Amino acid sequence: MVTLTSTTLDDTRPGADPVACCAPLVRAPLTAEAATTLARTMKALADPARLRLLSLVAAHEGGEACVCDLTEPLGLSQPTVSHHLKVLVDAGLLTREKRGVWAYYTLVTEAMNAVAAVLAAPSGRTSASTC
Amino acid sequence: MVTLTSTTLDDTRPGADPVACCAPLVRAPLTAEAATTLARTMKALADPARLRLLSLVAAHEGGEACVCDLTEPLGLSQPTVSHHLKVLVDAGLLTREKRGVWAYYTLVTEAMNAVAAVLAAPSGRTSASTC
DNA sequence: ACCGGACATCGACACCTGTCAATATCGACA
DNA sequence: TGTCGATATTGACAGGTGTCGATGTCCGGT
Repeated sequence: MVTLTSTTLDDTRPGADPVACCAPLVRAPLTAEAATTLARTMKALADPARLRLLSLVAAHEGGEACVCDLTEPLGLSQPTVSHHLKVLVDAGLLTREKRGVWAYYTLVTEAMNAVAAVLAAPSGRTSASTC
Repeated sequence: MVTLTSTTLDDTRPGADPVACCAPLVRAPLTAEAATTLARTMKALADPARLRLLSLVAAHEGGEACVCDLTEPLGLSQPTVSHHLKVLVDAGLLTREKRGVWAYYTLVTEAMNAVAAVLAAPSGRTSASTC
């Protein structure tokens, strides 16, 4: 539906195709549809608990973590953590793999990089050191 | 208050210091304070109208635009556009300069790059082409 | 087959947010 | 000084969102 060309992410899962590839918003004005799509992904990132979840999962041993690993460091109830994880999975920023009784979540690095690529200025011109 | 080290952005304006510099969230778990700060910036980006405003301003002639340039292409009322612009300015993503009767908004490229830097993975490991 | 534990879903609640019409503010110009 | 026009602010409303307790689901072990 959206005219965006997705990355090589598997967009078989509904809610995937988080952002456009190679279309930094500083280049040309976003269409209403593109803006809505991007905003959907940004909304998933616009919450302290979810940002911490992403970093907790990424920094966890093996790059994956189950709900029980995340509930305590966040200080939130288990249903709330499950809710946030579902939002992140629906946004294509995490993947969920059920092994036995546990559900292991992994960061989708390409999705994070794709979001970053849309926000960043295409070439140099950073004036301040972007590190 | 926050332990984040800001970029060379002018953080004299309240609401500046949008994100940490050189602290990608995939490295180490975010503290609650850092996550709250980052989320505040992400919330400003998590709206279709505001994303379009950023791209409209960036793509506009001279890299700046006044409210009257933005109201019509967005299809929103003037107060609503002013509201969104204020949110973006408070987040440090736009700057406002009043010249005569008009208010000109400009994109803060460093802030956008800083946000992108926090989200992106530090080194390679993109697997998919991030362009 | 039963039980226990890990996780997801549901229902409800308070709070936040995007939008607009109406109004206020403020600078330019006659 | 008074008017006009560009922008900001206010007030109000509908809809969305984060949170939790309670409950459901499903797997592994006894």
